[in-house]
Amino acid sequence: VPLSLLAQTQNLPAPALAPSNRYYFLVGIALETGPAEVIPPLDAEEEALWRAMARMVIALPRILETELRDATGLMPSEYAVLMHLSEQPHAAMRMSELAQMGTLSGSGMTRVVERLTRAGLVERIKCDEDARGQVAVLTDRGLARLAAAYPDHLLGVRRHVLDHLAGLDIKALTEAFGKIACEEPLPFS
Amino acid sequence: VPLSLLAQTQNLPAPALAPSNRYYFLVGIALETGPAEVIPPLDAEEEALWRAMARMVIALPRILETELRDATGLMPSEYAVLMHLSEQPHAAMRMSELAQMGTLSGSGMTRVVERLTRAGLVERIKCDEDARGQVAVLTDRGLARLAAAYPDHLLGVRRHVLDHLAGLDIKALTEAFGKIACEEPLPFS
DNA sequence: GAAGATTGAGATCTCAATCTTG
DNA sequence: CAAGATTGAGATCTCAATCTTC
Repeated sequence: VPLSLLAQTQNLPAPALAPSNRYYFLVGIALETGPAEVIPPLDAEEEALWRAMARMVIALPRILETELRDATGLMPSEYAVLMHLSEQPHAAMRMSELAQMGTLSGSGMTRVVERLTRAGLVERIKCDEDARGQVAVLTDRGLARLAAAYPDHLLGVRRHVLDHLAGLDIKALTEAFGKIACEEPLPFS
Repeated sequence: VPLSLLAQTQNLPAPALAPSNRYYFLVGIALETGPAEVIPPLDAEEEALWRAMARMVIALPRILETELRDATGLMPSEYAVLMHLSEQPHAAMRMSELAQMGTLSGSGMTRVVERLTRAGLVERIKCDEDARGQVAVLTDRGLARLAAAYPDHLLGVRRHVLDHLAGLDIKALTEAFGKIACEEPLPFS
């Protein structure tokens, strides 16, 4: 690793980089690295895009989670379960189906549904066809809770996301996001 | 809450929704809700966009984290610290500066830097100017570790993200992501 | 034996409280 | 007393092991 060691910042152990040697290991290639690169480094536009996107991907879930929690007392994973159930014909889903919606592992889903059951928003019943299975069913209170939370969430999605994407090619963007997320199965599953 | 209660799926307690009444509380408005809506619901294109984006925002960090961990043994938060340090003139930053980069809370940063220090990738030294402060400095081993991890990470970013965004308006997209992430300060800080 | 679901153990992260210094 | 940083407590989530049923 051919690196110039230089300026001590305080008055101590080997700092690693000279003031003028700036490295961009997340997005760009080190400016003064010697060895030939196999992977093409990012150009300036790509670097700016990825920096913005990396920040967005971290910030957005936090912003929405905080708002959702403050406004409704629900966690995103809980909201997602209620929502997915509400979209099913009988407001019912197997635990494994729920987990396969992609937001949670199997054991994580067990615990979320357990919380929701304790809160009376969901009921767990044995599956008729397969005695191994459990079916989660949305209760009236669960649906009411979802309906009450929905306007806040919709407002957040509009204000924080969609308003900023106005003017872009929505269909192309949708397709691109789909490829980023779906190309490979999620880590667990 | 004017909702038709219908079909029992198994043979049990009140399921909440009729098979034909599908609700979309994450992205669209319930199809058959009565009361006038204040917030405009999402149209079909917006709904598809948000569904894809919500999935992407969840999946992408997991994909990159899994790859990074398998390839290098580093967590994303650890990689971020090494990277941010490497980009500073003397490879040194105050704990609070590090935390303000947006990825972690103050206490979270304390713990990440503690891990990195134990691993010999970072050193913690007292701040000259302000005896309350701590300065984290990248070590040679830390820089070497970052340099070794970088190609894998770059490859992942290219393959999983940038390749799929080719053809879109990069500058507009960068600006949009910036607005989504930066508009308001992050939850903590 | 494999699949559906749950439980135990371990990791990471945030919030609130604490300690130290300006 | 405010700010920088750390520590204690609590929450959520994943992985691996377990239990039940096909």
